[in-house]
Amino acid sequence: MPTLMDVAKLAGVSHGTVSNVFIHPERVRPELREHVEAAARQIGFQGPDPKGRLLRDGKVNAIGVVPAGGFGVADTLSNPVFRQLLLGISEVCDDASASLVIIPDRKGNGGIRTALVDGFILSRVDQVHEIESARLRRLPFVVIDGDPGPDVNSVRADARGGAYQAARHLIDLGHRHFGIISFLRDFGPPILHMAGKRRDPTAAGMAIDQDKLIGFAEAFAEAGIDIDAVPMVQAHPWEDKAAGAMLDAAPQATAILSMSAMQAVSVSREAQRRGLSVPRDLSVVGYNDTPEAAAAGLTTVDGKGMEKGRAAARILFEGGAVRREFIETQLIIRASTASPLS
Amino acid sequence: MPTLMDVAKLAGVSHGTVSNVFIHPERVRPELREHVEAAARQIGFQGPDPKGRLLRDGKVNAIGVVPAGGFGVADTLSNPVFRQLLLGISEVCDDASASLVIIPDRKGNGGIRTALVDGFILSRVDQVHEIESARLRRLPFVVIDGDPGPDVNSVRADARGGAYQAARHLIDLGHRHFGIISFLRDFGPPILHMAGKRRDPTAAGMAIDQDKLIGFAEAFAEAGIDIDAVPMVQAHPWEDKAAGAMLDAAPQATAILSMSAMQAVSVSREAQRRGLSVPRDLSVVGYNDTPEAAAAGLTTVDGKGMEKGRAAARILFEGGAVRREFIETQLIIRASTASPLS
DNA sequence: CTGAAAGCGCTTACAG
DNA sequence: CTGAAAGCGCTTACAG
Repeated sequence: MPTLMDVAKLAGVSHGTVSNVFIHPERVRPELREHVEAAARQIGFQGPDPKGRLLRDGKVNAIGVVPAGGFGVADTLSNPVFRQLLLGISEVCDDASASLVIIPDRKGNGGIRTALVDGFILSRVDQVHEIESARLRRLPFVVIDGDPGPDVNSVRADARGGAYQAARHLIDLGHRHFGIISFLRDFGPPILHMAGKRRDPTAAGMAIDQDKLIGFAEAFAEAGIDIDAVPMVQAHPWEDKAAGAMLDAAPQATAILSMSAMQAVSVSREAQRRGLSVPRDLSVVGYNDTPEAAAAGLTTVDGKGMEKGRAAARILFEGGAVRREFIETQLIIRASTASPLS
Repeated sequence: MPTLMDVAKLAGVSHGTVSNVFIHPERVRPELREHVEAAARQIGFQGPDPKGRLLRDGKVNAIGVVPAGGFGVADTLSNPVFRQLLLGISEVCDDASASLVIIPDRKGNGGIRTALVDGFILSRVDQVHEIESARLRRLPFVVIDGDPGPDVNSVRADARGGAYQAARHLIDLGHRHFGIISFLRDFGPPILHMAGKRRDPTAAGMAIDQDKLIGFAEAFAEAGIDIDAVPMVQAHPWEDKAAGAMLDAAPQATAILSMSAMQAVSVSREAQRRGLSVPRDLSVVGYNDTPEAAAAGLTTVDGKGMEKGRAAARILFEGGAVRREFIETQLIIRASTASPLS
C-alpha cells in the first residue's frame, strides 16, 4: 500500500505537504496541489490511512456496546429488549455520523481491552467484571440498568415505578389473587418459589428485577396483600416450561405479573391452551414493550429501552461530568387485562 | 494517561521490556517482571493502548457493515431483512471473537473512508458509490445481493429461483389470475404498472428484484401467462397504501405475489379487511422469511438472509482469492396459500 | 534475559 | 506557501 511518504517522494515534496493536500487543500498552491494529486493518482494513493491518523488524533469516531455478561453479538441482536437499546443508541450515532461497534467480551477474550472506540456502553451488567475492564481502558463509559456509584455514568429506568403501576392497575381492576414470573438471568430450569416463604432478593433476578419486585410489593401492600404469599416462578425469558409451571403454582390466580414480555406472552398462550380466556378468565401484564408484546395485545410496562439507549449514547458524545440518569417508565394498557369475573 | 515509556522510566528499564511484560511475560525474568508490574501499578498503567498496537500491527479485529445507500444505523437495525443479514454476520464475528461495526455512510460523510475495520460488507448496493469508496480503502470487501464483477467478492441468493418456486407453487395450486407487488427502493408513492404495457426492468426494483420478476415470468410462461399482462404495483415495503392499490388494480386476482414479506402481510390484512378470506379467496406469497412473516403464517421464500451474512463474513475472515457465492433459496409453504375456489 | 533502535502512517505547530 | 521535525504508543527483530 502506498503511503503519504511514497507520494511525497514521487512528487518531490515533503510528506507534510502531501498531508495538507488531502486535509487542508486550501493551504497548498494550486499547481503544487495538482502536481501532488497527479503523483498520488499515479501510484494509487487514495488518501491518508485512518490508522495513522488515529494514533495522532486519538479519536475513533465510534462507540462500543458490550452485550450483557456471557452474551455474544448474535444473542444481542436477536434479543428484542436489547434491540430497543441498540435502536436508541444507533439514533444518536446517526446524528453524530459515528459508527456503532458491538463488542463481544466473553470469557475475558479482551474485547473491551482492545476495542477501538471512544467510549463504551455496558448493558445489564450484574457483575463487576465488565465495569472493571472498562475502567481499565480509561475511556468514558456508561452503565445501563445498574448504578455502580457516584463516579460512574449510569442510565436507569424506574423499574420499581413501572412494576408498581402494573400491579396497581390489576388491583384497581379488582384482582386479589396473583402469580408472579420473576427473572432468571442464567439459563436453567425454572425455580418455583412457593407462597408463604421468606424470599431472598435474588429470587427476583438481578438489581433491576429486584426493583420490580419492590414495586409489586408496594402496590400489593396498599391492598393488604403480602407479596410473600404470592406464588412466584423464576424463569429465563426463553424458558418455555415457565408458563405452565406458573399456572400450576397459582391455580386460583386471576392475574399474572411477569417481569418480562416474553413470559407474559407465553403465559397468555398457555392459558388459552388450557381453555382459559385472556383477559376474561386471566389477566396478564408484562414488562418491556417489544414488537411481539404489541402484536400480542399485551398490557405491559414500557421500560423505555430506546430512551435508555439514547441517553447513554448522548452521555458519551457530550462528555463532561459524570451523569446518572433516571427515566420514568409507563404502563401501556392493551387487551390482556380486565376485571376478574366476580 | 500513562504510557509504556512512563512505566519504563519509573522502572528503569527500556520500554521494550515493559511491552514484553504485558505481551510475552515469559520472556522476562520474574523479579524484573514484578518490578515492572509494580511500577505500572504505581502510576496506573493498565496495559498497552490498542491505538499504538494498531498502527504497529495493522489488525483491528473488527469488520464493518455498511447499510444500504442512504440508510442510517437505526434504519438498519429496525429492518427485519437487514437484521437477518446482521445476525448471520454476527454469528461469524462471535466465532472469531471479533467486533461488528455498523458504519453509517450517508452523503459522503466518509464513514467508509475512515472506519477502523479489517474489511467491509456492503449490503444491497444498487449504486457504485459505496463500492468505489470501499475500493479506495484497499481493504477486503464483500458485496451482498449484487455482482460487481469477477474481481470483487460477492454473495448472492438465487432470487430468480425463489421467485420461480413461489409462482410455480401458485400455478400448481391452480391459480391463473395474479397480482404482483414489486419493490420500490426509495420512499415515495406506489407506482401502478397496468397490465399489457411493456415494462422497464426498473419497474421491479433493483437487480435482485429484477431477478425475482424474471423468476415469476418463467413460471408464468410455463403456464402460458404473459407477465406483462399481470397488474403490478411497485411500492416501498413500508408503504401502507400499496395493499389496497394492489387489490384495486387486480380485482379478479386469486393470488398475489409480493417481492417483500412486509407487503405480503399487508395485502393479507387488507384482503381480510375487505371481507376476503386468506387463503380461501386470495392466496398470498411473500419474499424473505422474517419473524413477522412466520407469525402471520405467510407462505414465503426464504431468501437466506442469515446464510448470506454468514458467507460474507466468512469470506472476510478467511481471506484468500476472490469468491463469488451463490446461495439457493427455498419456498416455505405456510397457511396463506391454497387452491382457488374453482 | 535485556536494551537500543527502527518503524507502523499520520498531523501539526514551527521556522523559514 | 512549503519543509523539516517531533511525536502519537506500540511491537519486534536484532545485537549483546
